[in-house]
Amino acid sequence: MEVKTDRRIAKTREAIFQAFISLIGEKNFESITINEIADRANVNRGTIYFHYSDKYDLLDKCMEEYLSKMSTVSTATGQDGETVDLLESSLMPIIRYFQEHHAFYLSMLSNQGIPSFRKRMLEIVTASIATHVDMEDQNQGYSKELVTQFMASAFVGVIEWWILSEMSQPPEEISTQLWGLLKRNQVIR
Amino acid sequence: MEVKTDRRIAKTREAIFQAFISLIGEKNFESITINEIADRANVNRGTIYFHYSDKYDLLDKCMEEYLSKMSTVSTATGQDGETVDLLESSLMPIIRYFQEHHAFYLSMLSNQGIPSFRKRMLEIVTASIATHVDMEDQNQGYSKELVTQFMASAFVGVIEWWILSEMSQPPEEISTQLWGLLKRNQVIR
DNA sequence: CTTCGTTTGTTCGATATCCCACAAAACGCA
DNA sequence: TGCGTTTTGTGGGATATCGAACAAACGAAG
Repeated sequence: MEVKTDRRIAKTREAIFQAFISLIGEKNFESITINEIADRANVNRGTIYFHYSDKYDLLDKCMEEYLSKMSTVSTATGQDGETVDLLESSLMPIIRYFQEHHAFYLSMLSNQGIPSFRKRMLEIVTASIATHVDMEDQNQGYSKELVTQFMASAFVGVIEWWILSEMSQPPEEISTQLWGLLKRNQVIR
Repeated sequence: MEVKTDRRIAKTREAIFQAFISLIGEKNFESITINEIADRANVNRGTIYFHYSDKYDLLDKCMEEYLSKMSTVSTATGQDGETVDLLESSLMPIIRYFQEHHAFYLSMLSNQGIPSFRKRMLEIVTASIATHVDMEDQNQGYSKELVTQFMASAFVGVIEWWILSEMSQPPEEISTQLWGLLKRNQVIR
């Protein structure tokens, strides 16, 4: 059913995103101009307006693009058409995803980054964790909403810390340790 | 006077060139298909035919593009509009050019490369050297054509050897040594 | 406050690239 | 040799991107 997007659109959007992200890594968001983005993306200025109404819209679309990739990277589609939850075995896929796009997340989460991004990211992680958390056993007697907030904040916090520290620890270690902590708290498995 | 080429054309040509060059570095030229080039360049197959009649034409245009850049890299335009011959001071610009595009020259000059490329490159270098060689003093009594062929072959040979040996020597050394040899033979200065 | 350069949206017509489809040619293989 | 598959050119219609121009809003400097 899904109509594949025109090749030109995909290429242009990618170029604009990359230009935008690299600029965010260099200077304050407010001081970035559409002209700069167009120059660096090697795209006509009008083309940007063809896709986005202004730079705030571009920022929104950019955030949603990456965050939606983030939330789908842990679920694959089996050959039977069923969606498989990779979180049942390992955190490596999503950790690798963060590693692969660390430039983006670093820009968005750094001091001069976008405060609303962390908020949006937390929302999405919270929604995902809410579907995973198991309220039996140790979690009995706790508020599910509170437990979910607790775990989501912890998860995002660790990711943020890892990214901001230039991924000083190997992804495998992050994955296994996070996995252990989440399992211990009945978020997964 | 020069009309600037459309942004789309420049981007597409560059993408096609890069895809083509990387393929040449991997497999025999004859076994490369237009489909492969289009796929890797992320460009519609018809777009390639819009620019080139077939893959031989593409090869020609690609060669000419790089070789013309090679022959102009040593001449800059001063603010008075005069063309300045950089060869009067150093070989570094052209050596750096080869270093920058070594992937291309490696592909073209390697065993599985394009034999006609070396021939074409030699022609252009020969023409350039013919305008520089000084037939006075030691070169008196020699055939100018023979001296030119001698020097051009030597120059191309050194570049070829340097590229094929993965640029094992630093560019500065290549530049100064070549410079010394050419000067000693009254090709420059 | 005024001036001047820059940025912003928006419009227009031109065109490069898109996708799709087709027939002929070339190819790989039994 | 024959036969299915892939590649090659080529065409038509749709559309994304182009360059250029414009007026309005903005910002910095005098």
